[in-house]
Amino acid sequence: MRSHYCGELRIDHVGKTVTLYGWVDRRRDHGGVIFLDLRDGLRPAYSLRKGFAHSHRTGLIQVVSDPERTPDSYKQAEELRNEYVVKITGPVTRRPEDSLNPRLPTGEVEVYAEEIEVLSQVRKQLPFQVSAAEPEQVREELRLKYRYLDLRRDRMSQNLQLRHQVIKTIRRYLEDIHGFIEVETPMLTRSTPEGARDYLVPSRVHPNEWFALPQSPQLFKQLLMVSGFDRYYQIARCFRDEDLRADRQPEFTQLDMEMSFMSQEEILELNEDLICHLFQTVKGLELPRPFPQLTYVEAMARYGTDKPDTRFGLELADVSDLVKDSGFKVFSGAVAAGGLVKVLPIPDGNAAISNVRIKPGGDLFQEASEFGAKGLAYIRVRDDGEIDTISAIKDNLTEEQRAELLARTGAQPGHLLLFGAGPAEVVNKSLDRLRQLIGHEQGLIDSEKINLLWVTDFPMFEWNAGENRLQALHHPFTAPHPEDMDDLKAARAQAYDLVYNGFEIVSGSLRIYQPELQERVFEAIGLSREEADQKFGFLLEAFEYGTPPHGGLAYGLDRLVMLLAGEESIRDAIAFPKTQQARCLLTDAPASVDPRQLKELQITSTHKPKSAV
RNA sequence: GGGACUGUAGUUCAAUUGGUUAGAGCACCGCCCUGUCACGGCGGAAGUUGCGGGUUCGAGCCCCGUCAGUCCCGCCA
Repeated sequence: MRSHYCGELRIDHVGKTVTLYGWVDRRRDHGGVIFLDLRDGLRPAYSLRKGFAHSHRTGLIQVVSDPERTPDSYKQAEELRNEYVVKITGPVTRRPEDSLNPRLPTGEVEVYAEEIEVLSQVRKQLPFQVSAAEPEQVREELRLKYRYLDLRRDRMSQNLQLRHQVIKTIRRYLEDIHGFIEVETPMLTRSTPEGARDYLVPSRVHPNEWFALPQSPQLFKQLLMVSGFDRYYQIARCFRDEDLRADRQPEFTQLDMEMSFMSQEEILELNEDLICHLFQTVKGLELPRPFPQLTYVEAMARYGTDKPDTRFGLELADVSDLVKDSGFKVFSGAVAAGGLVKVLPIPDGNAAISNVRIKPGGDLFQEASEFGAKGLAYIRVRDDGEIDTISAIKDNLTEEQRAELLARTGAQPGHLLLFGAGPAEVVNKSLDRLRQLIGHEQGLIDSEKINLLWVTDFPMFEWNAGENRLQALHHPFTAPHPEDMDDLKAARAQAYDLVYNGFEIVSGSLRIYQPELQERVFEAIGLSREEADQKFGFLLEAFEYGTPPHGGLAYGLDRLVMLLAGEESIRDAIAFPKTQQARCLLTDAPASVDPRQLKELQITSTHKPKSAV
């Protein structure tokens, strides 16, 4: 309401009578956004600040008074400033030129109110300062508890508006340009094994039976392909009962898409176009096309991760073959055991990375060791070209090997080479972490830069050491690469991710649509016919009625909005997020319920909830 | 499940090596000023230092436990 009336008030309103609804600002603690200008006690005046007059969200009308005209008006203004939501009716006049403050942008239009009606009141002391002018870093705990006030702040308000623009743009693009239709899929559905933990919902009608909230609409959208809706999308709420991170909420929103009769390249092309259209519309930015594509193998080799931040270099170099026969057992042993030796080359001319940080007890060592790294061997290339290194490398690598090392890692004077040696996973994870830390620390990342790339050809399966079996990396309906049909267990998948500045924002795949192939995949992950039927029988049966080749993907919408807004937490892209302990501080959920509710559900509570202790 | 950091007035922060009555800005309250727009001036109130225990002559500070928030590992097909 405030934006509608205040945003319209411009010069061309002069001489007209308008009605404004708005928040009265508390003057100092900006609980609201409108200053009342109570210059004349009987006919208060309202001035709009220029900067806000065109703002989508706010108009500012401030309270002042004119004792020459009405001695009591100051008093009135003081009283009014303790009120809150108001309705103001009056004619608009132009503000005298000489009253404009030369230092600050000032409104040129005033409203002389004929009537002010106070619609509701506000508490005098707000829990924290809401002022947009001087944003203080308020404890997140408080922001979340009083989220409705937090959302009044410009930053959060803009984030939510951006989110709205993103969704609106997506809808228009998919529906109007490409003929997608949105279909809603159930929130109360069946628990599907594999993947994340489900949020469960008890059924009152069927005691001891449970619905699950969807982790994604995956199975339903594939069923829609069988139904012939060959271009489906949904802005879909999804739920995963796993621990939270800065970029992970238990309840989140996906842009979910599925298409029939489209190749992987066509799907990527369409989504690339959607992304570009989105950046153009909401950010006014033209992205370079086509987006780079990296295979999974290449991404792992060069960056040690399947979601590399390629805004900066610091690419890894694999030197396993070079050191596999070296006398340095850490290197040769790692290779002999099937592992890797990789190097992270760092330009470190001013030696910001001291040996202390690399050695046990140092922060970089600590980071690497969290992923299982046992140590960080290093080589420094001094400015004169000489080499500083640990004696194990000095003693065990020949002159030629060292020269080759430097050549292969592109090392120049001033470079520091950090070595990771061990199982591939340990080496890649620890060097990936160090690469990111150092990239940030050395200011190699241009915060204006936007980097989007596709990662393709993911492996079909990964080894689950805990359960001693293969499991689907993406999900068990992902189609294997046509060239890899002979050895499914080592096959690549027709799966793809879109990575935005090191964040996975889109993930998708082509799906299996032939029952025979599906059976082979189940076999590969050790899922028996009976188990498969029990878990996915409805899907497998549906596929017997004529399934078009299909594929799709899902966007992490909150994450996308977070990145577009330049935020570092997904919570700042969500109106009412959960804390890291998965609680809602505003409503204090989850909470215990009335025993009668449990009785109705035939659930016996055995644990006392923490909140009740 | 594990690691790290944080918790002091409504709020954002400070408080020397463990030492007197725990301070400041903003907000709040009172008075003054009024074309101001982060208004200004004078004055005031405001604290179980998250909570519980311990060490000590003495604890905001040290130790143990606990609660809450944040970041990370595990986890997230």
